[in-house]
Parts: sequence; structure tokens; C-alpha cells
Amino acid sequence: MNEIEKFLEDKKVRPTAMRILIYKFLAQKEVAVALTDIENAFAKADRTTLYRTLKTFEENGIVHQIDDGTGISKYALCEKDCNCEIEQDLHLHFHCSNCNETVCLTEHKIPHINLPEGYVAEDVNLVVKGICEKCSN
Amino acid sequence: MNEIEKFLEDKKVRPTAMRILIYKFLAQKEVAVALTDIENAFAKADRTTLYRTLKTFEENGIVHQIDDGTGISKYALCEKDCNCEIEQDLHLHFHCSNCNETVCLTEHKIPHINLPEGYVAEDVNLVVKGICEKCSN
DNA sequence: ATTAAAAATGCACTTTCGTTGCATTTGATA
DNA sequence: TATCAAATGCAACGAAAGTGCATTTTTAAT
Repeated sequence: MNEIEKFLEDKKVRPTAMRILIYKFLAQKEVAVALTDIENAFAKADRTTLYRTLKTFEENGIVHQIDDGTGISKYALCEKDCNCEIEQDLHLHFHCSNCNETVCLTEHKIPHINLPEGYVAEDVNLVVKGICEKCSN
Repeated sequence: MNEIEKFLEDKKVRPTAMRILIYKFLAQKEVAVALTDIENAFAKADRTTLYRTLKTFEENGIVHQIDDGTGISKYALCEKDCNCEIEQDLHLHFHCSNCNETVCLTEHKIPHINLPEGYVAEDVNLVVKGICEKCSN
């Protein structure tokens, strides 16, 4: 409880009640969540608030946004000490076409990529689509 | 002209006037295009027709759809003899955050990815975001 | 403690994109 | 030339992202 408040403050995000709840929700989820998922979990809160909370979290390095190819943005908590940097922090995401869930495979970092002359990489997104461990049995 | 008709027929796609035009448009573009781009180029045609043409092209291995992380689907002609298969055909895409264009780096195939036990890969999407060659000068 | 300022939240609304159903037209085939 | 299937055009819908503004809450200063 108090840890979360402290954590948010460290990240320069005001620890409002709503934000603490959203943080908790993200923390208990082991998969990436869409705005709609949070909306359903917090029926009382307005979508805009949730939307802006996620944006704030993203801007302050608390969550990373995941584009899993479904066209719907997903969000997941960043790892400890993550700066969302290529080579160091960025990891593989897996989207299951059966259960439709997206997971962070944080131990699978993104391989180094050689770009042609003149190209500058700022961000890399690697998504594998297929059948996840739960659904493949 | 006649080559295109033949090509489309080979791919089991009826070479209608509209489809030939769209094919030509894609062929002359060196970047991936969005539905909206084609819409603007062919003001006379209906969006639905363009949309369905792209779908038809995609289903018949003429174009591949690209998810570049902008949330807007892009399309580009497949390489010759492409079957859109992992390890063989799938390549890197680069999205420029300056000019907003997405290019196929077809010579950069997607590296082999080891997944955890139980995961089955069906498709892989690798997008690098940054500054492209044209914009970095 | 009170108040002023700033930030967060809620509400209404808009835009864009993807998508579908259905009527109409075009094109291939018998 | 008649017939049937495929392609096209039109209208509309739904989901999701995003914005402007009014209101409430929180912080900070007096």
C-alpha cells in the first residue's frame, strides 16, 4: 500500500486513489491489459481517466505500451530498473491467437539488429503470434 | 500491362480494371501504403472496394499486411516467390517517426527466435521505429 | 485553517479506421 | 444472348483513440 505510493512518487506521479488501484490491477495481472479490460474492472471510473492514467504511467516509465498486432493497445508494468531501452530492456511479446492474451517474455530480449546506412533506431517492437503455453496443451 | 493481368490470374485473382490500377499503384510506391493513401490516390473509387481489394490481394499472396505500430494497417507487395513464411520470407519493417513512412527492409530477414517450452510460433512481426535514411540527413 | 493555484477526474463529443449487409453493376460462361 | 457469379458502390455501424471543457480534488502558500 504505502510502498505503491512511494513508488509512484519516485516516478513523479501523484499517488491518487485511482492510480493506486490501477497500479495494483496491473501488478496482479500476469498478462498485458487493454484499456477496455481496466474499464471493465473499474466500472465506476471514467474511461478518460483510465486512458490518461495509462498515458501518465507510460510517460513516467511505469508501464510500457504494447502493440501486439490486434490493433488494440495493451499495457504492462515495466520491469524493475527498466528504461525501455533497446538492447537492454526491450523484450519479446507473445500474442496467443487462441486465448487472445498477450504476455511479456521479459527474459527474451530483442536481438541486435543491423540497419542499413542512414537509419537510426529509437525503438524496436518484436511480437510473435501463435499458440501460448496454456492453449497448446 | 498484360504482364500484370497475367500475374493476377496466376494468383487466382480476376484482373479487373480497378485491381490493375491498385496493383500498379502499389508497385510504383517504394513504401508501405495505408488504405487511406490509396483512397486519396483514387478519389473515384469507393473505400470498400479498395479495402476488399487489399484483402483479396493479401489472401492470395500478392501483398502482405504490415502492422507498424501506428495502429493503421499498411500494405506492400510481396517479394517474388514469397510465401510469407517465418524464417524464410518475413522481414524487418522500419517506421520513420519523422516522415511517418514505413518501408520493407526485405534483405533483413527476421532472426530465429527461441520461445519457451509450450509456445508455438505462427507469425512474427518485427518493427524498428526511428529515423529513416531520407530524414536523417 | 483558509484560500488560491494546479492537477486530476468526469462528461460529452468527435474522428478515424475497420468492417459488414445489401443493392447494383460488371464480367465470364454456357 | 441469357444466366450466374463475382466485383463494386452505398450506407451504415462499432470499436477505439483522442480532445475540450467543466468540475472536483489535491497541494501549497499565506
